[in-house]
Amino acid sequence: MPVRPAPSKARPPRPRVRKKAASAYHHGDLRQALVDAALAAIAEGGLEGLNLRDLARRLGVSPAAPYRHFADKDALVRAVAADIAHRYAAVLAQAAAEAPPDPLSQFRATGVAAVRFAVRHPAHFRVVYTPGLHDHRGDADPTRQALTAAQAAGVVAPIPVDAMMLTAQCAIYGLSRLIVDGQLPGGAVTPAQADAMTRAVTDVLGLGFLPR
Amino acid sequence: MPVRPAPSKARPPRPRVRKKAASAYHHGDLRQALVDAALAAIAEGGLEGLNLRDLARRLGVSPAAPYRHFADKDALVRAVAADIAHRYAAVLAQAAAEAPPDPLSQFRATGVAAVRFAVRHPAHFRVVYTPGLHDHRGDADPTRQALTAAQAAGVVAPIPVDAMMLTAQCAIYGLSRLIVDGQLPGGAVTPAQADAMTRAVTDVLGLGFLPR
DNA sequence: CGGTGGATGTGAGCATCGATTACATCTCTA
DNA sequence: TAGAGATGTAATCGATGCTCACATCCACCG
Repeated sequence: MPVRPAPSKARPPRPRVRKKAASAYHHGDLRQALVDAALAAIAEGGLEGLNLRDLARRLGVSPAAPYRHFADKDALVRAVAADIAHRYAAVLAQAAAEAPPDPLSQFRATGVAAVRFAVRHPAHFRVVYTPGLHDHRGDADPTRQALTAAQAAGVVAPIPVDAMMLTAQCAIYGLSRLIVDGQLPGGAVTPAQADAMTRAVTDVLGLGFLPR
Repeated sequence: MPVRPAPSKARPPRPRVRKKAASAYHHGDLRQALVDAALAAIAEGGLEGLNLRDLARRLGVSPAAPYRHFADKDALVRAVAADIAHRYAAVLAQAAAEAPPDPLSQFRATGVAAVRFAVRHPAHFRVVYTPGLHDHRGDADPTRQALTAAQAAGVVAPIPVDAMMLTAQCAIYGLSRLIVDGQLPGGAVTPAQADAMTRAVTDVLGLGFLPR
């Protein structure tokens, strides 16, 4: 019964009081509004809890309206996933840019940034790594190049770069996921705890990376 | 229409030709059959693709029948998750039992076993680590004790045990998830490739763990 | 040996959700 | 200013989770 008051409403001139959008169409910009609403809904209830009817309801629009902008639910999800992936990549890039250029600093900075993102936006983090929504092959190429150079200079142990990259990636991703999925002792993880754990992990990795 | 031939069947003496179960009730053991069928269905279509009606259909039973054995779908999922977690734990335990008792061998053996399980049963692996279905806090206590002992004997670097445990756990879990979620270059991962990657990761970790 | 009760399964049905279709309405532009 | 295309609506379908009243079957007890 919370669907709609009455199926036969005399239909007044349509109380569309949407915000901005000077040249507003019917809604303003339903497509972007849907993406934003989906972003919020995912943050609250996860990707599984997302449903188009609720989104439409929140935006004061009929359940069929979203289909004017997205072929189906999956298309919306993909758009939202792309949006999230973009933000995630930006966060990592900025962290790398602000850190010293040596490989170990880069590793640690991007690792800390990744884990922080996971702690702050768990549901969004999960979306970024949901199979089929995004490809992460070759994400860390800059770090790889820096690492190869450092190895040539003897600053880093002569282990295969592939192995080092893989290990670092696995450790950081594993830590993020363990936090996001609540599989670590102590239940919920505070940002400070997350930082400490990231530091511990990167320290141990660093020991393996240093020349002996 | 593949549900049932006709809604008004004269109902012959009920063609229940179920397998074993000498003192068979109506079905035999619908509860266990549901768990088994769910196991198979999850392996095929993942946890999201699981639905009770299909399970009932496969077992030749009405859609309401499962509710005689499980309060709701979630209860079934929890039972299946417990079953999977049990198998997973058994695999890890056996791998540890068959490996040499030193901490590094134990790490590698359980790591290899975990990654192999992930490669072989990706959907089941995902279920094991689905939030809310199972708790993994304190899973690796035996390894922790071995590690502490080894450290006292000077076989392992004097890094905080917590940090080493965490790093190893993160790396192995991260590798498993990256494989399961198809986020590694080259798409699908063969068991041989998985073993090689696990070896690479544990090697790098081992370097960090060895005393200098 | 027969009846009774609890466990098990059925059939019908409700609500929600994704998706499609025919139709209405609005905005822009020629 | 009138048509065309973009945008939104109403109605509806099929799948799914879940509930309820009823049927059926087995075990046990007098």
